[in-house]
Amino acid sequence: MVSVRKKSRTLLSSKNASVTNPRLIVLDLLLAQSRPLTIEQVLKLARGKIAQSTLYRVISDLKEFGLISEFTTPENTIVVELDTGDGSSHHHHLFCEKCGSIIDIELDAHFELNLDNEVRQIEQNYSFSIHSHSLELFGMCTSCKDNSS
Amino acid sequence: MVSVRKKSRTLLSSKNASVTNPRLIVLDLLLAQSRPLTIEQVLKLARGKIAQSTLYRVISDLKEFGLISEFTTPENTIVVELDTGDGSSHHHHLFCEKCGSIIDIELDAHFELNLDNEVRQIEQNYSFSIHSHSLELFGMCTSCKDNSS
DNA sequence: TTATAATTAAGAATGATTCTCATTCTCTGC
DNA sequence: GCAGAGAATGAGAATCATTCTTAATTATAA
Repeated sequence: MVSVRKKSRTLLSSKNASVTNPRLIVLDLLLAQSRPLTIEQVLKLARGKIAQSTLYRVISDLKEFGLISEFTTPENTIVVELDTGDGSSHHHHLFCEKCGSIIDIELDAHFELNLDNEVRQIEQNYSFSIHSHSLELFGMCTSCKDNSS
Repeated sequence: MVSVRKKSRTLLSSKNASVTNPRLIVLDLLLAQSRPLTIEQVLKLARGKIAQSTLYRVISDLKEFGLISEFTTPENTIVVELDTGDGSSHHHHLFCEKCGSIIDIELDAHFELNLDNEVRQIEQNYSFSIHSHSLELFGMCTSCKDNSS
């Protein structure tokens, strides 16, 4: 088992990006937590080891390197997640509207084919070139369901 | 053909909301344009007839009345659109990544069934209660395609 | 028409994000 | 391993969108 830190170094090197502490810290966190994190969460988890202004710049750099990606929750909070490009990058999100947790999901392969066909159809109907899509699902997670009963 | 202004009045009355100028202006715009608009666009189209602070409050009021809904573009811009509740409210969005235009789309009914099944399946697999979903498509619109050739 | 309550406008306050620039660190070539 | 050049960082200032405050205006219902 390779250490998280070593993985982070490799990720940066593979993009010819210089290996600096703030970048390593952010990647380490995303690797260790293996879930999408908000800016606020990253900042808190970094425990003062990164300046806020640096965090914003590091995130934008890592995005440019193609190491992470960013999206927005229904509450308009920005969330970052690792984008390792190992094929697991095509996934979708499940949002708990009560506690705000976000879960990465995979669609059934057969359904993903259906979806591609529909996308092809929409390209025709609206004369648009579509290069990517995202399915977002909203609801309530198990623990929130349990606590509200 | 009923005038846009009259429709706006009816919408507000139907929610027992008081009928004021700023609210009418925003509804008029959304009715006339029949497309999602960003806050900035609404402000510009209102040509100084609404104070910026009022616009934010009006939007939040109209949302509470259930007359409009809000979502975020891939560039993290907030967009509002009419939510007339006539059944046409279930639709999805197509984003042009070049010019930023947004198009409402309907999915093929048959595919929408497939989608519902998949959602049911995901509820099982992740033990989540899902109550709504949204499919977002990203690409380039015709005019941007033409201009870039 | 008038009284009451709701709504508005303007600007001040807030909070998140971006910018600036002096200092520090990383990488390359020796 | 070390020096120099260029890249990256940290701290705080600046900016931008959004929210709040308050006095004045407007809508509603008697």
